[in-house]
Amino acid sequence: MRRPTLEAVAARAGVSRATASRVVNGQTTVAPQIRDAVERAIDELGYVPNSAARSLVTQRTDSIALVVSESPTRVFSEDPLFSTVIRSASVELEAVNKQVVLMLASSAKSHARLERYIAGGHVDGVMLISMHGADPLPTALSRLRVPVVSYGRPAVPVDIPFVDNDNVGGAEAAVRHLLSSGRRRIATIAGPLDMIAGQDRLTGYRNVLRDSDHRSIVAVGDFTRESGSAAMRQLLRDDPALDAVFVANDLMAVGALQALRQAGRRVPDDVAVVGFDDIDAAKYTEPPLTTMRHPVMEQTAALVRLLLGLFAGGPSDPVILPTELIVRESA
Amino acid sequence: MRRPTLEAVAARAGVSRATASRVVNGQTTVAPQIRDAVERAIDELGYVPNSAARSLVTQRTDSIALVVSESPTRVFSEDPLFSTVIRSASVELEAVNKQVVLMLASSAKSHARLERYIAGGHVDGVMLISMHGADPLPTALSRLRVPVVSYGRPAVPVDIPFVDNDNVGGAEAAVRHLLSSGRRRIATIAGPLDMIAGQDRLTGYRNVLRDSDHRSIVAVGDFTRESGSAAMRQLLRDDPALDAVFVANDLMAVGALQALRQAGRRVPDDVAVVGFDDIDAAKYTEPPLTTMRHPVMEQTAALVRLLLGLFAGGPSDPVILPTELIVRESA
DNA sequence: ACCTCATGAGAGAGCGCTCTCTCCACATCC
DNA sequence: GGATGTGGAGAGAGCGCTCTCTCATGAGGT
Repeated sequence: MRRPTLEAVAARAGVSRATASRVVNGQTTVAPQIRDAVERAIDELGYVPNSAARSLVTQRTDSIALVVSESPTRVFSEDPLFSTVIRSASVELEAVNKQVVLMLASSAKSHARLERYIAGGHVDGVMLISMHGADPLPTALSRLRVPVVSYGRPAVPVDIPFVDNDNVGGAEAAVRHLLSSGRRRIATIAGPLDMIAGQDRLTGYRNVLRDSDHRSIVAVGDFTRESGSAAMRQLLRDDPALDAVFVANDLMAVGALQALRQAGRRVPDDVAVVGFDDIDAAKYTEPPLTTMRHPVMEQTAALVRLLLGLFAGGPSDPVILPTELIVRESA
Repeated sequence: MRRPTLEAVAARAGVSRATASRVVNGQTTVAPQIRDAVERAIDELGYVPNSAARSLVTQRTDSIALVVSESPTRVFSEDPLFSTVIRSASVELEAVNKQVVLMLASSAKSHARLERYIAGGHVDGVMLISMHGADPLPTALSRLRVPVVSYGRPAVPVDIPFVDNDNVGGAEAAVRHLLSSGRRRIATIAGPLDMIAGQDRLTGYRNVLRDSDHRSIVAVGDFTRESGSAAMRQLLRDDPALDAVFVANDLMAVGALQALRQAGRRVPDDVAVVGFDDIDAAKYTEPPLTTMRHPVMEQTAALVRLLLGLFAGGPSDPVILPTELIVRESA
């Protein structure tokens, strides 16, 4: 009742195991009629190679760990980008015949488990989706002898190739858009400052305001809707006369819109709002949200290419992709 | 430069490979001082068992495939439930030391690949998250000799244990809520009828209206925001006097709210809206959405238990979990 | 004193595969 | 014609582990 082995295939085709193996692995040094015989045997028996046996000898596993690192206090996966990244990474990796092993790293316990697992050579490479800066994972993983790439620039200086979008430039474009539409008191709801995206988008905001001699008005959120609402209320208290707000991600922008509504401010008449990410929901807010789009699918595709490049021993320069202003009704 | 093997550990500890293996696998028939010696050797060498070698002999892989089956035309993973399910399934499985192998099944090509992979014994079991009824996957997988469980009742009658929520009962509760608040012309935006959740929620809606002698007014969407908007516009054309709508999921409800707004209807004054799922965004719509909550985390936990039960050769009765009405402002 | 029996440790087979090495048959060259 | 080369196939070693079987030791019983 066991699954057929290569031995069985070879016996049925009347060849040696080695020859059967050659056929399975697509080597060319097999005479056509022998190849046919083996392939027939494979079909008839329904043979599927045993990957454990194979990777025992090849020292490859053909699987890639997709490590999603959340800070203990913040569940990153509520973010809709989470599914997009996971999904498109899966698609890309499956296209090159790699398995995707999904690993969540939230607690210290899971970190230990993860490191053991990866050190154990269970995967050929690691794609790290780590978002908070205090994360010890990039450092830990870079010490292991496993190719690692990161979605998003690692917060700590560590020699891991990464793909990121131009957060600074995107934020600058967003704020310039607000300025050029005549807004003068432009606040921001920043992301968490222990995250690179949080830092960089705040930097972009500050750059533009500094250059144009405007005052910056900052509240800090943590990329959740909830915190967006709270930060917006805070801003309205701090500066009731503000006429625009750049929100560091769309999720918080949704919360901010709600807070503005509750405070009786009209968007965009009283206050203009620009978000960041262009999540699906941005089209459905009231009013629809103007936001900075970055190409998540292209980013993950680039990330996969980066990892495959690492396997091939190629170069590993970071990839920074541009963002695009999507103008809807909120600003 | 190779990773240390059990052989190396045994040599260093001055015991045989078999004894070292006993220690690694926590067998009790090892004298304490020998156990200590082996453990010390393991630490010093940084030994991690090679899983390929292990599963080659044990015929287990300790990994579980999480198969997400999307219909080619519809990207299920846009649904926020997607991430919640994936995430909590990961957490649950990691807690019992199983790896999660994520597999997307969208195209026919990926189906073939998937079947090969699973037939190849790469995983000990399969958790199927399949949402559309025409899916050949449940049938195909149930033929393989691999334990399979399903999130959501499979559309085709097939002997796979599953976990689902009480879609019919939930829909009934939603519609009764609308009735009891005095609504009389209650429409519904149904989910796609090739999905069980779509069918069942429509059934629940019809049950209540039939029993209370009200006319049913139905438009069909496909569980996306976009389709919710379109369906709502359709309903307003069909019956401009409707005063309530039960929407089969929150994503469509968000779209419906937008369409109502654009049509100048006030919610809930003119039209009451009840959704289904209680996604995160439901709290942030304008107005906040009344909806049916079902416990996604508990469902996935139950699903994992179901699969583990299958491994243990235990019973495999479907699990149906109740839903709960969350009253906000939209109805 | 002998036999029995638990206990703990080692020997060794084998899981299914890849891959190097070897070998054979036949064509090619001087 | 014998040496050389070449394409195609087989033999067999091992990848790192588990697990059964065997064996040595010593405690306990008669």
